[in-house]
Amino acid sequence: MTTSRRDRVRKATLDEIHDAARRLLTTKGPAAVTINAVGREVGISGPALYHYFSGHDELVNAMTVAFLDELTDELRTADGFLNTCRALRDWAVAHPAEFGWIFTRPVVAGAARYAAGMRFEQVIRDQVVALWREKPFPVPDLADLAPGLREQLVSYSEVIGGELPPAAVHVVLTCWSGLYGLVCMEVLHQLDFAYSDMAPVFEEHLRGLASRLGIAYSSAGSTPR
Amino acid sequence: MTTSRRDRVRKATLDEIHDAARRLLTTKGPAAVTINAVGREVGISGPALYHYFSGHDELVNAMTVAFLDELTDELRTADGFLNTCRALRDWAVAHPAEFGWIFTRPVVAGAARYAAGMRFEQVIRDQVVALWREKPFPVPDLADLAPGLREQLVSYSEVIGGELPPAAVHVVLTCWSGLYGLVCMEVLHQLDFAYSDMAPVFEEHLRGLASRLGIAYSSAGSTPR
DNA sequence: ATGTTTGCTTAATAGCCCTAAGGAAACCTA
DNA sequence: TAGGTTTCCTTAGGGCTATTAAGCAAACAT
Repeated sequence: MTTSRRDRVRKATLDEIHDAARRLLTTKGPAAVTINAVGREVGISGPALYHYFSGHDELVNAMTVAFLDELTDELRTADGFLNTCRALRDWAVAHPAEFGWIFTRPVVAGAARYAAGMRFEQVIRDQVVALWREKPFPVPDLADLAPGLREQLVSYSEVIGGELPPAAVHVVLTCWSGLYGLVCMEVLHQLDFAYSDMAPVFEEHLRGLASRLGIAYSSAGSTPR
Repeated sequence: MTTSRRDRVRKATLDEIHDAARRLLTTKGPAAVTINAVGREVGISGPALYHYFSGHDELVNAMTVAFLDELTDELRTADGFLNTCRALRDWAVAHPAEFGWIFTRPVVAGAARYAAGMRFEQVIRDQVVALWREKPFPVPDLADLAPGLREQLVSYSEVIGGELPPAAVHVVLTCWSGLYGLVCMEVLHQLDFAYSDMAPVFEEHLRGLASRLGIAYSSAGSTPR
């Protein structure tokens, strides 16, 4: 477990590669993140990168995981459910290229991206679990749900260790998909035909979320419990 | 307005190009849609495509508009709001590559994609307008909305000719962003960690939508008015 | 019948991903 | 400390890509 000099140098180069790749992404767009361009940026030849990644795909995957983990850490610093949601949007607005990079690409099962996605989702879920423990919010009656949906919810409720009953799991996932849609649309400018400023749109969305989860809506800055 | 022989040949080649590009997209993924590959598929040289498109970007844009218009036409054949939503998902599930191609890319103002997006949105909006005319659904009190949001809603309500009051416009856009999020997540497999079959999830979403819009939920196949 | 426009070709530049072959430096070990 | 091994990096090269340029032939217009 000793870190030799070589290990440290390697780590430093790896960091430089990540930095250069991210810089290329944010300044010149996703298409500019090429093996050769990253190498040039770092000051080594293109093929040298193959000592760090098996190819372009693996670099892309590593970047995706790094971005998603950064976002996940960011969310963890937020206090309360609404501020967690705000932290999500704030990060997306501050890092639109990275957000798009993460969330507008197909997720393939088995890849590292998949595990990072679960770590991310857990942060959102933990917030809802806390709300649920304190004061359960209204959930649909499990008997009213279609059997096909019910089974999946029961199954996933077990997968996450029974922290939430199946119907509450459904609420979490519904909340997440709503947030996902709204923030993706903002980042991709899909709603520009109607909205020029998405900030109040997002806050109104949060108001709806608060009402659905039975918590008080409080604007940003204050510290809701 | 006479179509000369040359015009007809040109149109035929253009169609072949579109078909070939789409075939490459669906069978080999977005990265396979290259000028050269499309040319090969059609049976002409790569540079010959420059007589039809100014470059790769314009081909991409043309494809996006064609896909979006096809989806829009598909939605127009649906009967009633819920079936319109179902038609959206059905098309997305049947054509995941095309749906992703359309909706996971940034929209740039001024491009043809922008106008196609407005035609698309109008189909959804028309459905909601019909519902509103028959029986207005509950909307938030305009005075309760943040001024920044209110102004944008008022403005867009005017842009679309006052068919819907500002608060109802907000409901339309909220519905659209919810649908967008859910269908994108399905196409991109973003919810695979929890759901293996999204069909009942989508139906449950429709149930919520129906309740919010004050219409009766009826499962697929039947003909809600 | 003649001139122009159009559609296509090949050639060429410059970039991409990736593999192969080989040199130099750092590391480990005897 | 010397020798062998591992690691990092290089250049060269094949086969892609987008795009521009130059030129030929056929269709069109007059």
